[in-house]
Amino acid sequence: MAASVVLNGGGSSSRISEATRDRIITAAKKLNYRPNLAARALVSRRMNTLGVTVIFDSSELNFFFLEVFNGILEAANARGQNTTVFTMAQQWDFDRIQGFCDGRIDGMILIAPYFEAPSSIQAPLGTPFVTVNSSVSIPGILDIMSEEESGSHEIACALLDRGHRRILHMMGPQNRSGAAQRRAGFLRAMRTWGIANEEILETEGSFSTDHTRFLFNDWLDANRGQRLPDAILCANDACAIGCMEVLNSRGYRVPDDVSLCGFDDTLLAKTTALSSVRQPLREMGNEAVVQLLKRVDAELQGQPMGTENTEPIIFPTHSAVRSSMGMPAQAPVWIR
Amino acid sequence: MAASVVLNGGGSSSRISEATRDRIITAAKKLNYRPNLAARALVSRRMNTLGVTVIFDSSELNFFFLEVFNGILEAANARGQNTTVFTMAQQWDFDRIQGFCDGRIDGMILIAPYFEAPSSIQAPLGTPFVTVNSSVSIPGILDIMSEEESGSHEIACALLDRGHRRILHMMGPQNRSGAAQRRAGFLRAMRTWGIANEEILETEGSFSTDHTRFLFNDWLDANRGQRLPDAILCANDACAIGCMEVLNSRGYRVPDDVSLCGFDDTLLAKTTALSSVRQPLREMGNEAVVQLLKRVDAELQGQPMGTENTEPIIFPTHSAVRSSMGMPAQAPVWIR
DNA sequence: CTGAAAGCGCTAACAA
DNA sequence: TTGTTAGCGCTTTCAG
Repeated sequence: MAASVVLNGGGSSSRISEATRDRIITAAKKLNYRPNLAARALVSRRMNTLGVTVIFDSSELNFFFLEVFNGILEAANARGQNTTVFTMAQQWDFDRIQGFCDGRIDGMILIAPYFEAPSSIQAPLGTPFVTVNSSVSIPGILDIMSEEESGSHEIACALLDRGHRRILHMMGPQNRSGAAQRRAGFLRAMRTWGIANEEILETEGSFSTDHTRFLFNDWLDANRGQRLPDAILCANDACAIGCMEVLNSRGYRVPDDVSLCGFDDTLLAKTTALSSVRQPLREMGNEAVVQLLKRVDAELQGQPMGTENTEPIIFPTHSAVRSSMGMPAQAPVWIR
Repeated sequence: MAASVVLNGGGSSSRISEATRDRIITAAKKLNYRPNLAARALVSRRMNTLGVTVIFDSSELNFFFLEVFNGILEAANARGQNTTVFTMAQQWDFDRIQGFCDGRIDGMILIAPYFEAPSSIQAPLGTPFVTVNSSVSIPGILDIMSEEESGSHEIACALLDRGHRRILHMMGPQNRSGAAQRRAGFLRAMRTWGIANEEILETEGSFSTDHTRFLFNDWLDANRGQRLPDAILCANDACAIGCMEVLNSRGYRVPDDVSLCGFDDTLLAKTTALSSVRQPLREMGNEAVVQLLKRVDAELQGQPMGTENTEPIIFPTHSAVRSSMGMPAQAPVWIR
């Protein structure tokens, strides 16, 4: 029918006469016509929908994800794209992700995916992928990341600058995106300042507030009678909040007795005056959309530029020093 | 093809012989076959995708939405449904929302929609709708809400119980979902306790932290020389955070000089020890999915039960009193 | 048990 | 300027 042209297509508008055009439009209105996207997608091979896959731990709101997602929504919306969310329950399963590429999305963004063996996975054909803060670089897939190592280094130096020496790093899970980089930045700062290896304090932390609360309590119990660290550098903001709660409940004051730093500079950090390292998560979400659409368009025009040009895009980080960072305590504080 | 049956269809598995079945499966594997959802949806009229529409103010992370969305994701995922997010820039436009119902989703959830004239809008045919905290009841559409009026009443009573009398209500935008109910609950509590009308303090607030900061500063300036209220009851948590920042910056202490309450009991309230009223947002998100799918299934079986049975589902609220609520100040505190 | 054929709603190429 | 036709990838019905 000519109906297609007038109702949907951007086709040459001059093709149809005014008379029929009107006739069609009124008929459509009377019939309450709505174009069917599934049908259109079937032929045009374009859904105008982007996929986002994320590990979804339903127990706790994930600020990191939410902030990136906000950026994605913003950019996608501005370009007339929709966003559909796919969730993985516990761990990343590339096969399942590939199963999502069944014509309902034009491209996929993976948020902080963790894969052990980069060689075992391969970018699927036909559907472009982009990752944000991926644990490994995957052949053919562009990663968007930030300078986590140097951000961690920067905030550790801020602590050292103020005279802190006994700094405890509550490490994130070392197999998770970024945690290893944050640790590396911390260690580099400590070494630069000539802190002896045996003076460096590290313990297993977590990206979750609840879990950290548990782990940090244990650590304090295990170190009873020792001196409290001058400062604690946490895997992320949620972790820092957990530490803060434990410190408060044991009667220690932040920052008088101990300074505290988080990572990610989520809203949590701003509202609790927590020092943190800012990753421009929203901007990274924006960029993910921009890059992905570039690939989608290229793919559609038959130039699969997907596999080339996968140099990671790296955003800068900045430390935000707030009142949770003070000077070292004058008199020694003990763990009781 | 018989291929369809063995690869996709839940069709009778006995229909195809082992031999051909194997032959098809290996062929599919070699060809890297993936079923195309758009095509399948075209015939089955089922996308297994739910839509969520929300007003998206990109400037500030919306905790209310995020918590509901988390609930939606959780429930949808558990039922093999995907979720695609549609955003409205500034205000609700029902025509645009109807445009989203083009075969790409099976049903739609509207989060805190605001419509002036309920009569002017009509549930679209074919695509079931459910709203969460809608401003008005829309014929044919089920709303999921919570007892905001009584929650507000409850926390106001908690303040009055402790001896607070001069309570300021920072009202939310009265045209927005819930804000009017919160105000009504506050007023009912004040009247029940016999507070004279002219003693009741109310001023325009906002659901946004930034905007509240601005408005509250103005209010304080306008009331310089008067007594500071005993307590402030805010439109939501974000609003309360704004007030807290202003109070801190002016040298007032919470709760010694003034008690402070929020609404929604988001993570923000928990981490800042802010008293608040808990709406079970996550559960409400769950329920939205459950109800919506019920309607989708009914619709598919040709029993459009959408227009009947639209009694709203109302969740209970509970006040959470934390350290931001104290006793009234002993000596009068003045606004300076 | 298997193959052929029709059709979901749309677009695109071509013929009238 | 219009109408016709084929086909996107799939499911379903009906013959073989």
